[in-house]
Amino acid sequence: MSNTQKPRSSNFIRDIISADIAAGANDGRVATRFPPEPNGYLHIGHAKAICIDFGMAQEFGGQCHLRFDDTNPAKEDTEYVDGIKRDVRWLGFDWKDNLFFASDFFEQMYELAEGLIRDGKAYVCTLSEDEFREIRGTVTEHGKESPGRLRSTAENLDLFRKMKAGEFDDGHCVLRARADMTSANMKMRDPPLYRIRKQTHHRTGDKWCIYPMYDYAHPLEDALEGITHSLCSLEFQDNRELYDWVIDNTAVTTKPRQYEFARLNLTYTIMSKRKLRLLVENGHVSGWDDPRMPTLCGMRRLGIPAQAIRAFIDRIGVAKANSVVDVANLESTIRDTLNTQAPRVMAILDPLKVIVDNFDPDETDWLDASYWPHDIPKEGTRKVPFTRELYIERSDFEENPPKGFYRLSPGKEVRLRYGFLVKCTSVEKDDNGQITALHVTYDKSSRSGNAPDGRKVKGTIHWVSATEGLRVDVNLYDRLFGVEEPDAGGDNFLDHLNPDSLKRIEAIVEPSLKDSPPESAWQFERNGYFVVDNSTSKLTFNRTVGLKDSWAKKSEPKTSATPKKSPQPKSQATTSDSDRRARKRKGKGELQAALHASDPVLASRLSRYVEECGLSEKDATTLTSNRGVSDFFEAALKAGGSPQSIANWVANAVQSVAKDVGYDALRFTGEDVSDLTRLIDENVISSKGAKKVFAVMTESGGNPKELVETLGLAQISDPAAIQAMVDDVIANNPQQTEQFRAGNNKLFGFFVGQVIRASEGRAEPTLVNQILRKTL
RNA sequence: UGGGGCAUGGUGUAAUUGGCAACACGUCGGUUUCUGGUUCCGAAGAGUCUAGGUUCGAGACCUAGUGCCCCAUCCA
Repeated sequence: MSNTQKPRSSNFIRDIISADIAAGANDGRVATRFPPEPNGYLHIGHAKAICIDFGMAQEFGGQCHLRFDDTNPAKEDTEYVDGIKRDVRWLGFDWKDNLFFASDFFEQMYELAEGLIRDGKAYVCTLSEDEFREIRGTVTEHGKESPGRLRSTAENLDLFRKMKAGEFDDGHCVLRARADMTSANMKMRDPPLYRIRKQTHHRTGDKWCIYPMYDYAHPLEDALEGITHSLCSLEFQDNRELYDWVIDNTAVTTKPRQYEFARLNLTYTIMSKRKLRLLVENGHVSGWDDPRMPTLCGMRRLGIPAQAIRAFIDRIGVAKANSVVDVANLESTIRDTLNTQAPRVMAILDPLKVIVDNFDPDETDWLDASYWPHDIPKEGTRKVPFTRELYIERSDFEENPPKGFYRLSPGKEVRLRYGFLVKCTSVEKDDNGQITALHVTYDKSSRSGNAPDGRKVKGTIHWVSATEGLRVDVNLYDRLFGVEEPDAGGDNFLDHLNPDSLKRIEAIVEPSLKDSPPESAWQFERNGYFVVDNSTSKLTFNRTVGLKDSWAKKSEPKTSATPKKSPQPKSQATTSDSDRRARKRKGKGELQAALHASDPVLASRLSRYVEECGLSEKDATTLTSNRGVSDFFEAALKAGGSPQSIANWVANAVQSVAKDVGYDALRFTGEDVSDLTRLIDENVISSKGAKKVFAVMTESGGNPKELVETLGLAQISDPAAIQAMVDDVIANNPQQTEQFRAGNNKLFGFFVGQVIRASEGRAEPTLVNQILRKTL
């Protein structure tokens, strides 16, 4: 799998893992996990997670565990466990012997919880749900502490053991983490770790009556299994702080890390488990495996190859932005993989009878027909029977052909694929003027498709013998919803159901298809890809996806089957909306004004910076936005140098690193920055060189002047030396040089970059620009 | 009102970590073809949410703003 890798584009998770390996984290080991709760069926959204979890492990020579997160006995069932295993396997992934259940760890989790209590990190809270909700606070107000926090360790331990022993009813009490009721992160406000649930668990039976919560169980499962990278979706970002809390405060020895990526959304599709369930329960579909469902078992019945799903997931990438992928993308990968995998056969979905007047009614001519077109390097043929009465597709005949129509019409000739050239001689109609049959004559000498006289026939159409053809059921599936984002409007998604998402028809197919096995995929030529349904004994074909049809697009562009998205202004709020927000929000600007009003020191510095140092009001405001920057700037100023230069460096570079570590933890002082700016202003180093020096100062501190020495970063301002580098770069990049001279001015930046890189950042940029412009 | 995230062609992702905004889907041409499929070639389409700033050079760094998503289940 790895040697066929195309130069694949990167993603942040891949970057993190390879950086970890490079740094020797976890001894270079990579372990991931796919952790479904066994309470429903897997859908294409899970396929993304599966491909990422298993794919990353595979790519880095690690392992991916399949783990059932069964911490809530009320919802879970073994039925789902089997379905999920089957689907993951079908998708093409193997967890080897790494099959786990959260319930495998209940005993250890319990022990660790007792440890937490002993360490004073957890307590039993007997507040009712409503009472706790009351004191928990809101997103904007701190919470208050539960009286349970005051209980002694011994008492907590005793209560917890009683919980375990079943001495309390459901909901009587709960074990909580002693975290932080004042945290801005609601997840950290003493979250429950264990609750009482007197229910039979699908694996542990009645052994337990307390069950761990997700936020407690999940990190422990990861740690206990030795997971290194715990990948999940975006909505768990707030939970990460708690995840780390659990890892740090329990006696586990490994430290798994959680990373979050965006879920998959698809146009014309809903992904919510709840809503999918509703479709099943209300009978809008036949079940979880209805081929219109985005479930893996549904997609499998629709005939989508697992390989196509994997290719699709690979194609859409991994990122943190919420987005909606166009299903056309999926359809493209389906056609792409089926193109080389599905043998070609002929089937008529909407029959129109054709009588070959000059063909012997008693004869059957068995013609050779290849299963594969010329461009697919596969062998194999079958025989198709040619008889006097045939069917062709109704849409392949036009009595009054529009321009560009090169199928059959009166007096015109077409090729019957793998058969003969035929010419339409007359049309039969019923009383309503409906065409009931066509009469044609065939050119006996054109057997297998070409006329000996070499005349060209543009049109080729497919056909099936009326007498030898097989009548089969065909399900013509279309997208379940008629709008791009059925999920957008909350619960009215049922209003958007596409009434034509399933058309059940009888079709006539060539007899070779008689014994085609369930799940075998075929291309019905000029129609689409079809799969033999695996749920009925009668031969039934499901349409997986149609072929691209550029004729349909050309001939009736207005009634296109795929509605176009109405161009919508992207994220434009209404004026009233933004007005309201503007009024409500107290911007940082206002907050700063308030700060200056309450801190006279900052206020006076601000005016001094403007008046004495000549800084812009904006710069001055930035440099007095808090005591941290301001004190730092003061110190730098005191050490001397150009106030504007220092201001620029403090406001940009210094602020950038201080944002991460804080002003107290900086490895350099204001004086150092003052020195650094002086080196720049005196042309000792280039600004690029200064950035290098600054990077080292940030990392390990040090005096700028000495660093310039030791790093050898003194600026090169000797025109001759720069000229040499310029000549070198031009010589080494003949192609770019040619392009630039041909007028691609954008390449100038490329050349500057090359020269500066060649000088390791030491060349004086203005000089480089001058010389480069002249030389080029 | 607090916190956590996100913002690049119509859509989904990239961008050597500050140096030619690229790839795929879709769209439109042409080519190939016994499938109006496939193949191949080509084109159009964004100057990176806005406004300032730093820099020789900003999609990337700084400041301020805007928009969207997530968080107050004893669900996961």
